[in-house]
Amino acid sequence: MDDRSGSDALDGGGLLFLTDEQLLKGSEAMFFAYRGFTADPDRILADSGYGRAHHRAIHFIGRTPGTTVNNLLAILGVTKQSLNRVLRSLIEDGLVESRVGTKDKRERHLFLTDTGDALDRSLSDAQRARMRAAYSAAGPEAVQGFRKVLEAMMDPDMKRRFNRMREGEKR
Amino acid sequence: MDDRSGSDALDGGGLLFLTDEQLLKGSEAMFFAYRGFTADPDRILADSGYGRAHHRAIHFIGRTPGTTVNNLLAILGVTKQSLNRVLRSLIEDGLVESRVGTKDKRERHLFLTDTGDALDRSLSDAQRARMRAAYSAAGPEAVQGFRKVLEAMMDPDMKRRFNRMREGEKR
DNA sequence: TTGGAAAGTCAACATAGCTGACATAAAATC
DNA sequence: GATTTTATGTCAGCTATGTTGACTTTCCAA
Repeated sequence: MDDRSGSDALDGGGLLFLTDEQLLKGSEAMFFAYRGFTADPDRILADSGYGRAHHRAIHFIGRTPGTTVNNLLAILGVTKQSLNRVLRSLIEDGLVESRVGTKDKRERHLFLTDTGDALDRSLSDAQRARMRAAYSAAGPEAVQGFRKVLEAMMDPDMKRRFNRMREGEKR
Repeated sequence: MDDRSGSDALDGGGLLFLTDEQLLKGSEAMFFAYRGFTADPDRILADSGYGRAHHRAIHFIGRTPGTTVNNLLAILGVTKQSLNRVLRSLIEDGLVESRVGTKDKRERHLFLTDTGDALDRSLSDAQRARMRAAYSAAGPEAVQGFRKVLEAMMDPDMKRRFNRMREGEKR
């Protein structure tokens, strides 16, 4: 296989020579890659009768247990009404537990139940496997570049939020 | 700003030491970046009363004028009923033209009208600007890595299709 | 103490996926 | 020439996930 794919977007010295065509190809790569990225979780979710919105909720509740609905809204970037429908079904099905805040009783703190944690694990296992395979195929330097471009592509607010979330990452 | 973001996923020599946590952070980066990636086109589309489905159709018709419905179906990975609804509205609104095939009269060949081309330009300008900004911020080596990981993340079928589409890219 | 803001819920609607069934026309095959 | 396959389009109906608007409960501060 061609190991230099994408390298024609660069000159040897490191200066960027990107044609409009090449930039659009980057967009297409993003589109097709995102499809691959969601394919495995989508299959698992379909079996459980859930969709991507449920996946996102489960994922972020799993990573930050006790988070409030409002917090989740800011991360997911949807309306509270839309999120509420998703949360309601997850709570009804016993995957998520909602506890009224002790300090502020308006707030609901969200936790995964054991069942919810099991689905979370199954989904994140699949996603990790895909990421790991892609990283291995692309090589270590590629991973650094990948992360840099992704972060630069985020809206500034999201980038800030993302980097705040990343704090705990360093071993 | 921290220029080494993401570098903690690597040791100096280039071997991968990726924890489960770090792989999941890669997934989150993908999620947030995709949101940024679609944000500008989404705003433009909202003004015209269209959605992402219309964007995708316009994009690929613009890049491969004369493509058939079947071709588009394979690229977009949706059902013909779903695509048909989108195409019908684009044709009714005069953005896309559908011509009966000369050789095979069952086929419809799709083209952008001048109006369609104008919207396509406006959308791709926005998307290119975002890609260019991200590439500039991340640097040239990062762009190579970005493309490599994205390609490795695609499903094999899509990767093949994508690379076939890329042929014309090399000036 | 009261009035506004914040958190969450319920109702109703729109978009864009999906499946299934069916129609038409053209091409390919027997 | 008759039959089958292919390409496309359409109708009906379902689901997931967005939206806005109106409402309740709770908190806090003037």
